[in-house]
Amino acid sequence: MTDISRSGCPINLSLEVLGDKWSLLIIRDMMFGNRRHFRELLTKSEEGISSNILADRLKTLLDEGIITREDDPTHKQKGIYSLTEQGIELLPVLAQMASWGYKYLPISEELGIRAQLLSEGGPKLWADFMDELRETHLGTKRRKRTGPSVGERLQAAYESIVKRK
Amino acid sequence: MTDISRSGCPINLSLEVLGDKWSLLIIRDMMFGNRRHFRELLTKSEEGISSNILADRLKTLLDEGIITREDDPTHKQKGIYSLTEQGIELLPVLAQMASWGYKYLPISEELGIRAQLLSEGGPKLWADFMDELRETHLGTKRRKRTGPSVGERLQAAYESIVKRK
DNA sequence: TCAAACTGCTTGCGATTTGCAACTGGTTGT
DNA sequence: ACAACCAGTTGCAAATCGCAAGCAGTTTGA
Repeated sequence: MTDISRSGCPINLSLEVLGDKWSLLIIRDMMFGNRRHFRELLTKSEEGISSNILADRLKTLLDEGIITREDDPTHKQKGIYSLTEQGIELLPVLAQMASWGYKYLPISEELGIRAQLLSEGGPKLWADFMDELRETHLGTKRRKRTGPSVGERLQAAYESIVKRK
Repeated sequence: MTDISRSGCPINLSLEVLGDKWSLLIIRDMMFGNRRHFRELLTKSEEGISSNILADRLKTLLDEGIITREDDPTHKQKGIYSLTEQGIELLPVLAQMASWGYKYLPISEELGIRAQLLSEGGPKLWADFMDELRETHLGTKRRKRTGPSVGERLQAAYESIVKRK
């Protein structure tokens, strides 16, 4: 990858890491689709990333400290990818991007419902979801639960539309 | 550009428009640096975009309805680029990206101060700044002013650090 | 008045990146 | 034993990127 940076501007530096067509989609799938294995990320995403690109992006996300990788104890060949705190804190970026796309681009109904909930929920909902991600990705102790989790609500909303069709 | 989209996901569609290393930097310069002419965008940015790439990106941003272009009445050859409402509403995306970069990447002090103010100011400050952008880019009527504008405050903070050095 | 500088781009071309397809070496389930 | 599955790797063609130079028209300054 590129070692030399074009400027010290935070937006530029962020773009040097995330400014391509795939990196944020991989993070999206890890966050919202709970995809943690290479194969899951490869085949269960809408857009169809190719394996060499996926391998390359996972490597740079590892290098940047946005994700980690560890061996799956139940399967010698599987690796489990997890978001770091740094990766989890990309949620607001994704949420704003989703809101903007939801408002201005020709999104499909079933894939837009998550954006709508995320947008309407605002920072409070994001914070709840980030706490849930810390539980599943960082192994943070589970807090008291009141009702369904944000992740479950996002998933339920998605399925309610898919089934209706 | 690519006409066929990979999926109807709002994050994916946003990335198909903005997911490269330059588009958001151009918008950043229009927003925070008030660069409105081709040459300004070409030469007065930190990162040094090349002219063919700039021309190409401006064209797609025009096609996407994120910016507009009109002739400069004071100079027959100059064009003036402006942000549309759709473009102005990318501010939260940039702000979140700047906050994340500010927190996790090795930014330079003078370029980080804007990110810090933007991050600390939160959605309230963003809304004020977006109103100012509507004034300068959309010609919206100027509202009552109480103290310096957000744009002026961002600029003053930047210069206070540059001069100190 | 006339040359120099500046305007928004465009063109040519080599270097890099992308993306498809096939393949590898190993593991797991039946 | 054998098929299916695992995380990637490799080869190669096509697309994109980015530097440098060029262009036609406009404005500026002596």
